[in-house]
Formats: sequence, C-alpha cells, structure tokens
Amino acid sequence: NRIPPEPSGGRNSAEESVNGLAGDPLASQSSGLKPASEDPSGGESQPGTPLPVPGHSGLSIQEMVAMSPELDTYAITKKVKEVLTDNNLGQRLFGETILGLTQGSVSDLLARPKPWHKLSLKGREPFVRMQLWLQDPQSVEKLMHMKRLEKKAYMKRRLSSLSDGHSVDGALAGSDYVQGSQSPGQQQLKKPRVVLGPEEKEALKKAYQQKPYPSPKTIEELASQLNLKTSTVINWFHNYRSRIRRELFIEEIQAAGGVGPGSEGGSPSLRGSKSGEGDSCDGTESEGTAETRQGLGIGLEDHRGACKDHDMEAESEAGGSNSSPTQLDCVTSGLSGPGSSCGQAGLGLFSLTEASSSSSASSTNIPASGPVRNPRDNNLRKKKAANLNNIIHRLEKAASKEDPSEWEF
DNA sequence: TGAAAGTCAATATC
DNA sequence: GATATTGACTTTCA
Repeated sequence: NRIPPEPSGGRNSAEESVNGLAGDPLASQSSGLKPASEDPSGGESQPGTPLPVPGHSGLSIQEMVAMSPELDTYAITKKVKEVLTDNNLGQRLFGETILGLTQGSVSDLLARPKPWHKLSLKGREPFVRMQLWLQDPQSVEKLMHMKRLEKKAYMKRRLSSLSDGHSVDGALAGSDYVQGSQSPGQQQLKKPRVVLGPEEKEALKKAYQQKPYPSPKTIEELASQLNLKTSTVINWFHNYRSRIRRELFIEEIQAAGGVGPGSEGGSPSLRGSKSGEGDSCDGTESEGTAETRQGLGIGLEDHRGACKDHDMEAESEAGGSNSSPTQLDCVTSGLSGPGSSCGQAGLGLFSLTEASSSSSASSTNIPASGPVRNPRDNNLRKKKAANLNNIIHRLEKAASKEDPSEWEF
C-alpha cells in the first residue's frame, strides 16, 4: 500500500508527520482553536494511553505500534471525529497528512473502528498515529496550516491555469495529487467499476444466508445466474463476510457497554437499509450479535465456526433433494415467499431473513402485542429472536442426526 | 494456501 | 464539497 502523494508539495507524508510530531517547525499560533487534546491522558471518553513521541523516543511507527499498550480505538476515533468536526478539518486532509490513508479509508476507520485486540499490527498503525496526533498539542494547528497551504497551492494553480487558458480541473488532473501518476493512456485502460444492482445484491445476500462460504461450484452458478464474473462473486463474499464481522465487533463493544457508537445511538448495524442490513452467516441478522451472544455464551469465534458448519449443511442439503428447487434456485429466482418451497433453509421459528431487513419493528414476525416499546427494545427483541432462531435451527439439525458424534454446535 | 485484514479509489449520497 | 459505501486488489496471518 502506498502512501498518497503529498497534496501541495510540502513535507506532509504520514511518516514524516508522525516522526516530526515533536519537532515540527510550525509555530504555535494562538488562534482560539479547540486543542486536539487538552487532556492527553484522557477523561472518561478520551483516548487514554499516552504514547511516547516518536521524534523524541527515536522509535519508528512500527516499533511504536509493536510496543503500544492496548488503545481504546473507539475513544480515539470519537475524539478524532470531534476534533476534526470542531475545527472544520476534512477526512481527506487528515487521512493523507496524518495517517497516510485515503478519504474512504479514513471514513471507514472512523465510523467502524475495530477493537484493538482484533487488529493486526498493520491495522493498529492508524490508531497509534491518531493517538499521537491527539497527544500533540499543536496537532490542529499543523493541520490547519496544511489546509492553508493546500488552499494557497490551489489558488496558485487556478491563477496560472487561468492565465494559460486551461481549466483548474485540467491542471489538477495532470498532477499526481489528484490522479496519481497514471498517464492518460493508462487511465483509458482502467476497468470500469462494477456496480451491483439491488436485485443482484439481494440474491447474493440470500445466497450468503444459506452459504457464507460457498463452494466454487456455487460461486460459478451464482455468477452465471446473476450474469457476473466469478471473481466479482468471490470478492463480494469476501467483502461481505469481512464487513459483517466488523459490524459484529461494533455490536460487541456496544453490548459490553463501552464507549462505542451505540452510546450515541449511531450503531452502524442500525443504520437502516445500508450496511446495517448485514446478515449473520447463519440466516439471522447481524443484529443478532454480541448482546445476545454474550447472554447465551456464544462468542464470535463460535459464531464463525457455525458459519462453516452451516455451509457444509447447506451444501449437502442443496444437492440432496430432487423434489424441491435447490437453494440457489430460490436465491436467484426471488421466489422465497410464503407457499414457496424456497426460503425455509436456515430459518427457525421466526422468519427473519427478509422481514427484519427493515428497521421497522412491525416488519418482524415478533408478536407486536404488549406495551409499546422503543426502537432499542425492538432491536433487542429482534436480536434475541434471531439468535434463538439460530440455536433452534442448529438444535433441530443436531436432533435429526442419529449419531451424536455428528451433532453440530 | 485459503481466509482475513487492510486499503484504494470509483461512485453514491448528503 | 465532504463524507459514506463498496468492488477490487494486496498483504498478512494461521
């Protein structure tokens, strides 16, 4: 992975920023800006653990990551978002200058940080960088300075392009900063981005519910039925599994009562029909997650194991009957409604696959009687029902096997 | 070696 | 214009 080019020709790569945190020549100007971290040691929601400053300690960022104590990734991202918002600093500038990441990555990282213990060394690096940045009393000043430099450079380009009779965009397009170092010829060779339609996504999600780890044969079939490349289907499954897992981490933190986004009502899993529509691998939703799992003693690793088990079950079931359509038929035909023989695989007592994709409580099959509940309660109920489904399904599976050694939990 | 993790960058959305 | 999403790809890990 490369570090993005420098925006304005200045010394602002992430590496330099980190290594230069202690000794940056930028003068501290009193501007009334909210300091990045008035209390580096951290208040209740503050990123807590102060790190040694690389410039002083002589450590590389990798060494610092390796030596770093456990950091509260949620508190760090929360604080970073706060500082960026308060000072009107963009994710792009922050990402490219401080983290060496692109805007999209920064957005993702800030919105869905993974817990420290789930991160690899490489994954921890941005959080260490953020922590260092927060610790730096001049962090905001430096970034503001960078912003000014960028603006200056932009104005300069605009002026010169105007005098040359070229558009600014044209001038920008020719720079590394905007387009990278590709020549126009290379740009034309670029593959167009595949954008999956809602039907395709729906079919893939249904397929995922039945087989989170599809066999190559299933992938082939899915690809041909959806008219996609097999690599697209493979990528989709990789990405979906990965993103579902991340949603689960968020939920786990929330359930643990941490500083997670839930404390502000911003759980990604509850964002309506976007990424929150994620399903867990065994026919339930991602919402059937930590809270419930913890209560029932099912951890994430167990959950993942269940995915594979379920996959194998689905695999054997799919090819096992001649009298009913295969699961794949059901997935791609969209005929899994009531009365159809489709849509039953992987479901327990409550049918949550389709209905609970909506954030509306009434869309679940959970009885609506009783006192009016707030959305949080409904979500909890959905989670519990979904998890119950999962357990019941596996119990049923287990019970259907004569040899106890074949029971799968 | 396959799956997960991490990231880019095009595109969508606000 | 800034931020969010997501398909594709590379790197890391078990």
